[in-house]
Amino acid sequence: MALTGSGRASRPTMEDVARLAGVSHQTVSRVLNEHPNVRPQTRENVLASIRALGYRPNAAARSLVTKRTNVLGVISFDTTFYGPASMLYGIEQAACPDYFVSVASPQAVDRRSVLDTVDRFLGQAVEGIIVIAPQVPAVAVLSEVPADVPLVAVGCGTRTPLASVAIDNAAGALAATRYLLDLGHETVHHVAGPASWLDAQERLDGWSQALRAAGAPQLEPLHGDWSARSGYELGSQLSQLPGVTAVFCANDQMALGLLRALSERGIRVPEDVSLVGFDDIPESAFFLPPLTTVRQDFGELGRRALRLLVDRITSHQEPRPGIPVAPELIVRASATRRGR
Amino acid sequence: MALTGSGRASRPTMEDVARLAGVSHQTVSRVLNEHPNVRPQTRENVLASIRALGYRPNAAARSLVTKRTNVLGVISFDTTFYGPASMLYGIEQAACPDYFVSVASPQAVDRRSVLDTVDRFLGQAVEGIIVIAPQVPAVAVLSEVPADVPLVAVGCGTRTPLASVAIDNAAGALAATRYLLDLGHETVHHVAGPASWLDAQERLDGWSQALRAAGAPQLEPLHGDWSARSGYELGSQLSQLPGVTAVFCANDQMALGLLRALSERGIRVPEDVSLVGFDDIPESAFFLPPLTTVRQDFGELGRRALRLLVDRITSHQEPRPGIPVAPELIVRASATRRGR
DNA sequence: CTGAGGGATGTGAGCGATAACAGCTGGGCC
DNA sequence: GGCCCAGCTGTTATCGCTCACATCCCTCAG
Repeated sequence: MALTGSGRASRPTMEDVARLAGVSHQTVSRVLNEHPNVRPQTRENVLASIRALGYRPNAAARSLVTKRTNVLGVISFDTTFYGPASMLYGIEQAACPDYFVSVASPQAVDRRSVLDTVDRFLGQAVEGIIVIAPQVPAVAVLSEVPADVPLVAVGCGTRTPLASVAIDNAAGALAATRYLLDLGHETVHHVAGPASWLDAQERLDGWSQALRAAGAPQLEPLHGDWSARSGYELGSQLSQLPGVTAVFCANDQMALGLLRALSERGIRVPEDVSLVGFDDIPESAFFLPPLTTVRQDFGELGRRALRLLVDRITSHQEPRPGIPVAPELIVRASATRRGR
Repeated sequence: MALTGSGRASRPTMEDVARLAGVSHQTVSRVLNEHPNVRPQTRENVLASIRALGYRPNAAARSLVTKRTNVLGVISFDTTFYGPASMLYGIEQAACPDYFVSVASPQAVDRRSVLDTVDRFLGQAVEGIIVIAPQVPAVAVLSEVPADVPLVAVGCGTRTPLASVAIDNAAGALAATRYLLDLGHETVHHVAGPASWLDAQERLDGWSQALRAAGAPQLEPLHGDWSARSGYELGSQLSQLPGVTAVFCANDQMALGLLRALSERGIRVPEDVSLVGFDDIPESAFFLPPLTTVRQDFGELGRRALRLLVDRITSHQEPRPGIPVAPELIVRASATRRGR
């Protein structure tokens, strides 16, 4: 492979290649675009000249005339979390080599920041945008984006009018809660995520639905902010309450915090309290005890989002209703039969 | 704010704006580029026409003539890990709004994949590239990239000839190890990262250096793969060894695995074994017990890398030797005085 | 009153590709 | 032998912008 410079110093142009190969620039263009009607010998000559000069087509010139950039934009709000990071990774994997992926993380989730970011992307002429937007306000704003901008939301719940890809949060939460109820627990407490997050809302709904279906006592959920710290704080509160035997946490990090809060007070998991998390981050199999949790495949979510977006771009399709990805309950040691 | 479509259907051009404003296209260009010599009244007219038509400059046409794209490329290998994800986030934060950030994750770290990715980026005419490349082979390959491509490596150790930004792994490891020795431990075992990773090598060196300096018995390190699982497996091995009282883990995930392995065998941390990790991931304060670890500020690393790259792009500077970022020892409960 | 000078604006060329069309070849068929 | 058509190649226009230069007009000094 011959890499050549970024070319501050006059990169060779198609014309240069043509001259060296003794053909016209158009023939070079044909070779590059794999046009059928080029004599094999000519094609070879051209390819040789391209290699000799280290020629690389100018993307700007090409997209000026084709009106295509092969760039997609991804808007995310905090890619340091495992979920968004994994989705981004999945998107990127699926995009390569057809598309480039440009990322942007607005500082805030307010209307202005989101629209500015979309605007920035449109200025760069991205062909489509994926928004990793689990927060309610972020999703709401997206309806203001003109309909002719191919747009897909991912991980934003299943109740949005947008083209979207999501996991079935409610089903996962329901399964987790029912699992605990089936183990003989009278009811299940819930440490929820922030109320402004769709995932949090849907998981809360699933939990509440499971309690209702089983005729179990309804409880007030506690709201954390997804962090282990908030799980720790809420765990301290929970541990004061009488009769807590089972807790469903809306994510694994909060479950970790809870684990520590309970442990500090001498409450054993799972002997005294059973605990189930959500996400199945890679670490949760190594918590003390290993965490029973609901696995969601973030990477797959990202890949699906990308496919959906590409479909919309290439076929100008209307958004098909996204089929929610079913999450899977991973049983480990952190939950057991009541009163074991 | 008026968002207008991506414009499959003929977007307005500079000429259209000019006609509406009753000026020439060049005057519109002047307004857009904030050229000083435009009459305020004219500028207002032009801006009004721009808004009225929802005009947005065509990035391809502009960069065709300016030879600038405002796009930077970031190559990373697995952005699902906390470290790379945080660096990417830092880079993106610092890049906005001057540059767009395009990401690519080669499937493998071999020579071919890396150079292909660089090539793809150059094809897109990125103005510079940041490589999040902690592995030895990835860094080695980068020397093959032509020198006129602005390139910065981040988190790739401090001993590379490339323009780079890195934390002082050795100093961090040394501090961690010395801390354990100062607590009265005779020697310190080490669970290292994969030998092919520069960070792993440097942390190992720091550890070994600390042992030497203290006249403590030298030991063979155990090599994991950064995952909690490998920490667990190596922890099982370690727990069979006699006389282990202190362990320094090359990252927090492996420390978590170790924690579980020891706990399963009834070995208490810190009473029986003291443990120190590396990275300070957000969860480590909530491990059981909370993990003493070496904090590195990944976000800051990313921001510095970006600044370095932009310096190189704008001033054509030769790479200055990157000043390593000093890591900080965060003392928590997982390590105590020997024989407490 | 005149001409130099500078601010405001317009004109034309060209960036490097693709697309549409035109032209040149050679083989098959009548 | 002539004609047609298909395969290959070249010519020209065009995408939407910036840059260099030309032009206009107004002010102010001599």
